[in-house]
Amino acid sequence: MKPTVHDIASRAGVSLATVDRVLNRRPGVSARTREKVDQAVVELGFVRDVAAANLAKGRTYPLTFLIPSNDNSFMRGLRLALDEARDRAGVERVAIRLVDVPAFDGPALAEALRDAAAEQPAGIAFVAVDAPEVAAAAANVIAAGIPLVTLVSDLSGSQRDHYAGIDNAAAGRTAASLLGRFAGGRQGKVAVLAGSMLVRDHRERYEAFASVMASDFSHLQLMPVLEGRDDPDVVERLVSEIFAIRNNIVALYSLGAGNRGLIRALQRRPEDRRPVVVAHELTETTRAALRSGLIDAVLNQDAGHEVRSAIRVLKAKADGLPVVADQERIRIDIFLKDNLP
Amino acid sequence: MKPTVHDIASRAGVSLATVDRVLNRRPGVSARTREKVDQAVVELGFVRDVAAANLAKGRTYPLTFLIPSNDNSFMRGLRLALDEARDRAGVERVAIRLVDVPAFDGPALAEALRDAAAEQPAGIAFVAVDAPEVAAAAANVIAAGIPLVTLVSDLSGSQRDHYAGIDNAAAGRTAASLLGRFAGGRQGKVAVLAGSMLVRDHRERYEAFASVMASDFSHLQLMPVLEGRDDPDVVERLVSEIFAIRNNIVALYSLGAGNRGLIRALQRRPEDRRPVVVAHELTETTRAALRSGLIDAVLNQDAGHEVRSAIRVLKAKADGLPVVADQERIRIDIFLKDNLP
DNA sequence: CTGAAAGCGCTTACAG
DNA sequence: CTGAAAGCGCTTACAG
Repeated sequence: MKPTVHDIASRAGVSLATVDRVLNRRPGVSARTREKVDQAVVELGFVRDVAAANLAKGRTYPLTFLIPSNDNSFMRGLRLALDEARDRAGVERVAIRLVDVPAFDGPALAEALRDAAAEQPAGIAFVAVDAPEVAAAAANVIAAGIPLVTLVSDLSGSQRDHYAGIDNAAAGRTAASLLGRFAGGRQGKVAVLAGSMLVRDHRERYEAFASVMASDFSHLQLMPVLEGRDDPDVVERLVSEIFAIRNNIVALYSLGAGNRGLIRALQRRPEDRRPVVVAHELTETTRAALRSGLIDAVLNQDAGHEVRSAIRVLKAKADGLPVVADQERIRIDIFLKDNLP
Repeated sequence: MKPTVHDIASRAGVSLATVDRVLNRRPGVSARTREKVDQAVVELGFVRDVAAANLAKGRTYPLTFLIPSNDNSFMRGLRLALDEARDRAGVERVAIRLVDVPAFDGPALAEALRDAAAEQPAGIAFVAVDAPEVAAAAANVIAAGIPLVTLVSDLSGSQRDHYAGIDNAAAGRTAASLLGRFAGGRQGKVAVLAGSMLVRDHRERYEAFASVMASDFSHLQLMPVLEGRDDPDVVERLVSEIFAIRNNIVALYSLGAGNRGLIRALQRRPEDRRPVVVAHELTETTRAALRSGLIDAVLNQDAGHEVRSAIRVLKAKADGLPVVADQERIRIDIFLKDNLP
């Protein structure tokens, strides 16, 4: 049988309360008693039943998530993932509060962070805009002792406890390798479509992409970045314009959102002049485009994984427990038409 | 506050025992009482605290895993994942027993299944060999009411409750697309290296690979499969031989294990005559080969995910709970040198 | 068919 | 510095 606190207590000749104090490293126990208990723990190979402990503590974790009110498929997926997490919230004793914030808006995000912190939740997760006022607000959250995790897009500097998102530089490199190799020996130009160079994830993807392009595929020329603000209509216009003036675009990397607009522009392009395309996030739009061959590969981050990871990390931080970094690493999924789930 | 069984009891005007009977659909409750309780549950929005229930039940789940004693990196990874699962076993109330069985050996596996079932565990997981005697043994396990899950490689027919592994046909298709596109316009032959056509995962990968090759890349000719028994030395010999007699091998798909042998053979090949290579499973060997450019892509199944999924499913089946198929789908990871974790 | 009481493994006031 | 007792939300004999 697995040993319990009762076994430890009788083995060490102390009461349950004392065992509990030693187990949880609470003060007010003599060195001698502490030793006896520690020894019993080792001898019996005791491991705490976390579920029972949580039950007894009646502990809950009110967590606040700040999500951009941007209406694209990815953010909708993120909200869905949060809803699902909320469903399991009972079991895990977390209570999730979702707060909408305007997209790409540093000052608004900073204010939302301050408001969230004022309610003293057990932890806060937010999609960062990489701006000084946000960094300042984040620093205050940390200073107030509230665990803070960035989600999807990170904040420069160290003003957060953890980042729950993909390695965006790796994503950019992967996109470059796929596009470069898929393009075969063809010569020509490479178009890049981003949401905004103000968010760090887009900037990181771009820089890594450009670097691999320059080093491994120097026969292809990178064009200036188009910023589509993750808005399908803006994206459609930008891509159509560039298609109109350039006939030798052999590859296109869409590193942000708004791919509905991209697809429309691609569809109007004669088939033999369509570029090889890599885009981000598996949505209904990109899935259909993969199937039909308009897009060649999709790099995806699993919003569900990110949300669950953020929750696990915030709980761990709230409890002062260590985080297993390896386990919390968010993978970049690569989808071709052949391995669609 | 979240409602508890106490709230239900007082609302319905019955005792805790009766609430419990209704909640768990146990017999011996009058229709009238049942209704009162059900109504209270709905009105208060009660959801059961599973952790507390498990604590009270003192329920544990003794699970048996049958793993081939094959000494390759993937199986070692699987064992590691099982060890980790064992570490968390306390919290999840599962007790994992690991049984070694000879690799690629139907009769031995069938016997091991019978032996495992005789001990009446809460569930059994095994890496299937797709043979009639195994199917028969599996059918007996199911008939005995013991939940049964195949791991990594599946069993034909329906003699199991669930399969915790990747879609091997999708893996084969993906490999074909990557190799075909990475090969660019080059003409030549494609070599395929398998462990054994007796295991279903290898067969499925091969068939799907061949099918996409034929339809999308008909300018490349598929050579007969080499069976390396997942053994590095056999693999090295086979690949070296084929390299010696063929100079126009432009692509190679290694769909089984034993890649250390493949790497050795590739290293001896002059650089300008090395094929494009896709292999399975991210190990130290394949990781290094990706880095150095000897391998172009690695398709990976996460042994940790598979083990955790198998455990979740077996527990759910043991409790008669439904399985969320979507959540238990095992992804095919694609790694290039650019997105190595 | 129904209920009172004890217990799962841990924690928490409270008293000393 | 230490311990006895009650309680977290649920389940389980046992008695009626």
